[in-house]
Amino acid sequence: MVAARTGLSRDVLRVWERRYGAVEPIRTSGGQRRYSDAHVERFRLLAAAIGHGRTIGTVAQLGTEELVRLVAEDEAQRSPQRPGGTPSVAGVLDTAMAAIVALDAPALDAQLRRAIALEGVPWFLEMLVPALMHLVGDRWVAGRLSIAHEHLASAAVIAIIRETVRAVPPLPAAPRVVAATPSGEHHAMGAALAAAAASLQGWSIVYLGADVPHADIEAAATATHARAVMLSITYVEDRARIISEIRALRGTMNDAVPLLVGGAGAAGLVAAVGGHQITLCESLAQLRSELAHAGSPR
Amino acid sequence: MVAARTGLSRDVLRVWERRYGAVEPIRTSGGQRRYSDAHVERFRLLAAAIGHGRTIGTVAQLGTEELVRLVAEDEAQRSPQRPGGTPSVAGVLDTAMAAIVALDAPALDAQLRRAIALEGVPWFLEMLVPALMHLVGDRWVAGRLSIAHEHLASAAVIAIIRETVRAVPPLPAAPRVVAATPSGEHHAMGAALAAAAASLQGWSIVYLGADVPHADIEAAATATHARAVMLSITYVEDRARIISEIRALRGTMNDAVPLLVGGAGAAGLVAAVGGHQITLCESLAQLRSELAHAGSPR
DNA sequence: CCGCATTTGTCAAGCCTTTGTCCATGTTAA
DNA sequence: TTAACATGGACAAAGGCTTGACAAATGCGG
Repeated sequence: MVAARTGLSRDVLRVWERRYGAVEPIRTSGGQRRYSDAHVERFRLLAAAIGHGRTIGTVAQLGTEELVRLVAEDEAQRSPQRPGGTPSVAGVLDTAMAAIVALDAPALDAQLRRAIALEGVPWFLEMLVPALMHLVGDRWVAGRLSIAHEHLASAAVIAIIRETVRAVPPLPAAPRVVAATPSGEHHAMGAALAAAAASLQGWSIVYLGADVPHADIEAAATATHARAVMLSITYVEDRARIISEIRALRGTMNDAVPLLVGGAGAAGLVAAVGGHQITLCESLAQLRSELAHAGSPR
Repeated sequence: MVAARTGLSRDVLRVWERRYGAVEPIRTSGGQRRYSDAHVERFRLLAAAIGHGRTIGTVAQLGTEELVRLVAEDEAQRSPQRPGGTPSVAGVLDTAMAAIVALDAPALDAQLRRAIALEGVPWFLEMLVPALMHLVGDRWVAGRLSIAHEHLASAAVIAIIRETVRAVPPLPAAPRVVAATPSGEHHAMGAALAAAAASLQGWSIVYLGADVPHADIEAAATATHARAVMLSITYVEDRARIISEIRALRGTMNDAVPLLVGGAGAAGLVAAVGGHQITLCESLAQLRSELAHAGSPR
């Protein structure tokens, strides 16, 4: 009795066959239908598709594989809330801050790893890390956290980001991108974030870290045939120096390679530097879009 | 019923077509509209554009590509809710299947790692893995994939899941849970999935793998003071044997420790085994809820 | 701020299509 | 023989189609 196994009535089974050719059951010598497991599976899929708002007329003729995909898609969209509980920035922030305050590096590491596993890297990069570092910065300004706390948090975040990048293998024939912070800028976080975002887009990353002289950045870009260079500027101590570093880098680098500059301190700088092939990226989203441009004309 | 898939009312769909020519659906011989995926996508874009403050009159006639750009721009300006674009099961499925068909293990591994990083582990466990294994199973039944393809896929998925579990450190003072497959059941995937789900809930995992005699499961549970035991039954070859294994395990194990049984083949078995402290878990969501119960009264 | 026109979402009425169910009659399996 | 199945036809409920109207929201000139 296939009806019981699919939740459909016998009549429906037969009328789907007669009217839409949805299945072709094997017949006994006497002419009776014998449904195989594949048939039953197909009926289940059809029933599921209808449950998701499709009509039998539109799905009956589809191949079984197409059906699988269709149903998977519908299911993915039906549950816009992610599986598995609370995707709350606030909750993670609280526990992470507690670990930072206690200077408990292993606990912080555990919390962040858990969060990244639950929510995915993009969420981590674009929602959690900015919120967390912002919070830490605020408390530091207010004198409620020492610079040690800030360094502990940065170190943990950067370590996790770097590790994540290494765990995501680049796509075959991936273009390379150099990520660094120019000489005079010691905050590596922005470069690590940019590297991770690029990595998720399929780029192969050449990560140089913080405080890199322009000549070395240029050398790395040339040696690796990089298709783009990303610079992160967080806090500008010596404005003139950074500007001259960027100018020098742009001047010596291959003109075809775009220079993408981002970070909290980048806004004013890029305008001051001027010149072609220098793009200000005000968000990771924009960085992604610029990378998509730079990477596509292979 | 496209309404449900786009969040727009039927009337709106039709009036946009009538008044602005926003789409041109294909008609059945009977004159009814049949919207393609492209149409649905377009409606989604239009809805998104309106959500960002545009009016239908200004966007209805735009080409789909322009719409994409427009919506992307609008979204970039607004603080992005969930960064990173569309979480599409279908896209990953396609590329992953291509790798499986080609028996290209490194490529499959890369694709899956990328997906898990982008979307998070819960999505991977509950949306992608079921859809992928389902698809593989279908093609195998249809004779278009060999058992080697199926093993390649399982091995890659299990390896990634196991690795992920190890990368998520358990919470301090986390209760332990044993994950295994009873003697006679060689498919480890279900146990790995369950282990990963438990791990994300903060449990400390004792993973024994597949085909474990009941005495050994009991010994592991006792030695580690496990707070719960999870069994996965995928495909039952020797029904009587599995039943006796589960009975024996339940009989020798500490009565206070719940036995959680899940997997495609578990449905009938649990009823047949009977007894207290044996719970059938029909989904990972239910498993999570049972675990939350078992873990809370610490 | 007010009156007026335009835009846009919703609703209604009458007719048509799709789809699940039922029936009458004959056939097969145990 | 009896229960289950097959076939083709019939039918009614659900839902779709079109045209037209209406009202809330928005924009504009005064």
